Amino acid sequence: MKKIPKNVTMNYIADISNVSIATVSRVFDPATKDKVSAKTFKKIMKIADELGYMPNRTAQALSRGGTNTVGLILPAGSHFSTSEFYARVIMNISVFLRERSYDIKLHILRDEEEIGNIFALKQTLGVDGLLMVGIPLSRKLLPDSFSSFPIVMMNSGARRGITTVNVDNIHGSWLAASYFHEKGHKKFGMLTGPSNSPDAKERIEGFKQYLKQNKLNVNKNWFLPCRHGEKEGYDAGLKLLKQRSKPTAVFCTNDEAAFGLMRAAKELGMNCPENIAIIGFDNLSATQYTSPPLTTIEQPLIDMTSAAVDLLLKLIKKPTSTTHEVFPTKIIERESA
Amino acid sequence: MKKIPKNVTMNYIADISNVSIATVSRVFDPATKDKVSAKTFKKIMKIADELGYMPNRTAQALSRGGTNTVGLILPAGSHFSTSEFYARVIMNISVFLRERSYDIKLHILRDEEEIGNIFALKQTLGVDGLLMVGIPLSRKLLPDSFSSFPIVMMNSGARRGITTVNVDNIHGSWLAASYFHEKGHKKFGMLTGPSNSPDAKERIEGFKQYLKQNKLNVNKNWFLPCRHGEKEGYDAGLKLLKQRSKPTAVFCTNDEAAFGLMRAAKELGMNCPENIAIIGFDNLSATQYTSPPLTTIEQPLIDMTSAAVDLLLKLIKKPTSTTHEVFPTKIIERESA
DNA sequence: ATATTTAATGTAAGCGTTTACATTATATCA
DNA sequence: TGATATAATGTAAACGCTTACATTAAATAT
Repeated sequence: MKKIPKNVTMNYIADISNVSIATVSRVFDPATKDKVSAKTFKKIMKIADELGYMPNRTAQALSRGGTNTVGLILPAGSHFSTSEFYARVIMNISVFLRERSYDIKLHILRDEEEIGNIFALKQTLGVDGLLMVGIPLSRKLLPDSFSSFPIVMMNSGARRGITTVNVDNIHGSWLAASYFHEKGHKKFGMLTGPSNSPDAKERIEGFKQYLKQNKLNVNKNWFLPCRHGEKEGYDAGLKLLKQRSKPTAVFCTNDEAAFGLMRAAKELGMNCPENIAIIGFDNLSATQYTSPPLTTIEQPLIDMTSAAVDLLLKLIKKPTSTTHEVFPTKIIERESA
Repeated sequence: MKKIPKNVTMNYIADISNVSIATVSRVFDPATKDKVSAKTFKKIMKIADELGYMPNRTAQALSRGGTNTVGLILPAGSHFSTSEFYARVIMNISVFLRERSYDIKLHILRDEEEIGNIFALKQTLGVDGLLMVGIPLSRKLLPDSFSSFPIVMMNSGARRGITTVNVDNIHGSWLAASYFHEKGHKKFGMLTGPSNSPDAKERIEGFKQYLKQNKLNVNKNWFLPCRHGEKEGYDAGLKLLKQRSKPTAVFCTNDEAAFGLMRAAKELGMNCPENIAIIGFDNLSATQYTSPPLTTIEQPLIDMTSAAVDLLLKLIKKPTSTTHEVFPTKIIERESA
């Protein structure tokens, strides 16, 4: 009688079952399980069950040359911890990846963190590909050639040589601006978001673009940066609205900043939307519950995450040329503007 | 001249450097790098750098018999997607684990999902241990023996044989109840949370315990379940407050439900805290920004996650006996009660 | 019954590391 | 200087799988 090894291995199962290790291997691979006779299959399965055997994923990965795992890279920052946006991203990615039997290795990229380059990141993480969301990718992170590097970046702006998935930020802010405009506003302001956010940059651009094309005034004093949190929106809002001359319509690069702005306005005795019209971005669930409920620009997160996952897995399977997908925004009309 | 293999491997580096693979291996292991002469070290490093070589993590894992990765298991449900609570958990775990050079494999456990047992989960995930947060663990998920199974459960109630980390829910609700009591309230209600949440269960228990011990009335009609979201809190709140006879003080098993309750109260023309006092649980950042700001029970999340990580890694290193850590709560007094 | 397919199983060489142990070069000492 | 301790490097066997290829058993055809 063989003694049970500390780790039950495929080899051991093979021994006990009186078959070769190859046969056992076949039993556990969905793609080859029908290559073994029903009788043998059952015999092996029974024994494996009894011993609680399951194939070792690391060994499989080494042998197959792939981990079936992708790295999900998210930005840290106070923003992350409070944001429903990233929670939704995680959720979506999780279900799409699971459907394709891939796992997620989560890596929160600290602001101060200096990764050598994204290739190194992929290596140290030991994953088949990288899905980066909302990461402002600096020049030094780019390896010389991406040709066959499985990586897709979401909400990080478009960049040559990398497959990207983005919202149409320009159009989104255009929607906001024209909405304000149609309501008769003349004085436009913005909470412009954090300076390193690719999304925020485009949103500013789109908003200003509309104003300029319609010969509307762009007052620098009414464009204030602020990080993407309630507190930050509040602080910036206070600063913005305490000026003698102030805007009557302000667009925020995300909903949380807009929440803060609303609070600031309320505190200064201003009514929304009578004295100040506000539009946010993201359509977080809380937008329904503020008073007044927040008008906002929605990005089709589900479609976007689904596309991102698809593209990444395609890239992992075979290096194709890079693509840039841009998804449309929609204005969700509520009562703040 | 050797031709470059498609994957640069340690062997190839060794070849080029005219040293054995063992020496290269030593160079890349912090624990053994000083066993190689400075000269050789530099030579190898130079070549490795030029070729962009990094050790293959999968091979290391197989050889070392450990992946340096832990599985972080989180519950899905509409709750997750909006909750700052889990975002904070993820953040904290991420930093603590990184400090110890461990990676995170994230697995969102869908409600309907039937995992065979947690051992299988660990196997299929290919991790060294499991950190489960807020998972109501049903009987069938438990393997026969945990003795040497590296798993810690956080916010999932205490259970024999498993290392757990929890808040002192009983004491937390006690704090809430006595706070109400001292303010002179006589009519107590509760939004009791989702029925399968271990935390929620204890919070109900603690609250009722206080009432009973102080001979205060427990009116079943004022204890309503609701899932942990704003919407759910609002719905339950409406139902609760539309009754002819209603409570003047209600405790919610989490902040988001409390937010919903506040909105419901406002909508019914009730003033908080004059007509209705409300206390939440978790101390989410948004509690500062509601009007009035929400009084709530705080759990020391940082300490808890830190402890959870410590315990898990200890368990991974060597199977010790299981522990149960319980962390104190604190009442954050604001203006809603 | 024999030849020929086809199905089922087995053999053994990887996959890219780590590491105990063996060997060789270098430093230390009498 | 030769013996001996020490530092540096090398050899080769794991780690637990997959898979191309070889072999054997069973099924079908003649």
